[in-house]
Amino acid sequence: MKKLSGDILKSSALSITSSRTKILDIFLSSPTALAHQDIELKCKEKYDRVTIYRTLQTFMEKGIIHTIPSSDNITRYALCNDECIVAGHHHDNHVHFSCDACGKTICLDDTQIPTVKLPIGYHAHEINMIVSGVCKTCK
Amino acid sequence: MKKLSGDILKSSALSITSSRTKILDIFLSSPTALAHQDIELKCKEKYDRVTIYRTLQTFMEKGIIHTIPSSDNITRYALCNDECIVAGHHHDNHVHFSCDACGKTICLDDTQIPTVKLPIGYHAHEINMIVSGVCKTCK
DNA sequence: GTAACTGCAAAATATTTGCATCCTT
DNA sequence: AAGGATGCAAATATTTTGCAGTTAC
Repeated sequence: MKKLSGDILKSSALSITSSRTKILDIFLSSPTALAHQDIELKCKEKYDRVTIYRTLQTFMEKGIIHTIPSSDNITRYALCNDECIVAGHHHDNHVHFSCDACGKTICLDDTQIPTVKLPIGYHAHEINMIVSGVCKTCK
Repeated sequence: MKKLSGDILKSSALSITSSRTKILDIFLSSPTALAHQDIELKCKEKYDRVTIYRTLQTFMEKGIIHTIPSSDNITRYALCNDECIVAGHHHDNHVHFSCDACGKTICLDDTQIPTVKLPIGYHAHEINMIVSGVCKTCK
């Protein structure tokens, strides 16, 4: 059962505005992670570019979405699930997959990041694993 | 024993120019990964910003350096070691660490990325693991 | 009604491209 | 000498900031 954008905004103590609802709905209905530009295209001249920047920033601060590291200088965002926020800080523990063929990035929600032993003196706070290759639909 | 920039350029069939030598030397003497801006600062008005862009691009194409994925929209580069290029494609198998305190990113050359089992239908080509936290010197 | 959100303009920053000149081989 | 590399100018793209008008509660 899908969450409703309004409920998410309410539980984050954000006022329910047209742009936030729209952008959140886009995330809720997207199977892939989204870059600023993706959202801009999906909004089709409906909202200002700046509003999208600010909305994404607000969602980040509230822990509604998280960023996915990438090598290509494009910040992509995906919805956090409930387990994402543990003891106050962001902590999403799943692998991200980036398809070389279709270019899409998705969260492999059921694929846990394996543990890794760091050299002495290093303390991990957050771990990201990004696998690139060919996805299910492109293979 | 450290490699020499000249040798690296020669073995990549690149002509030995002042800017390439300088930028490569910066990498050879840097314990951390470097962003375009870091290099610009270390060059101190010596080379044009565009030259640095193009040099980094060239080094990437030749497999001399690799990028490290990040969430902050900054592309950081680090030298590839010999094992980086396996069977024609880039394949660096070590963990990258990004320190929240000093902001530096380093290659943990001796920390291998653990294997991960992907869902059926997904085929990995390259795997990146970025751990953020507090590094040895900042702890 | 008030505080917060949005759109527009513009500034600041980052990256790419074209071209004439210079350097490496 | 020839081809490639560099520097400069400028085009393009991206992100941030300020402010006035609008909207949610």
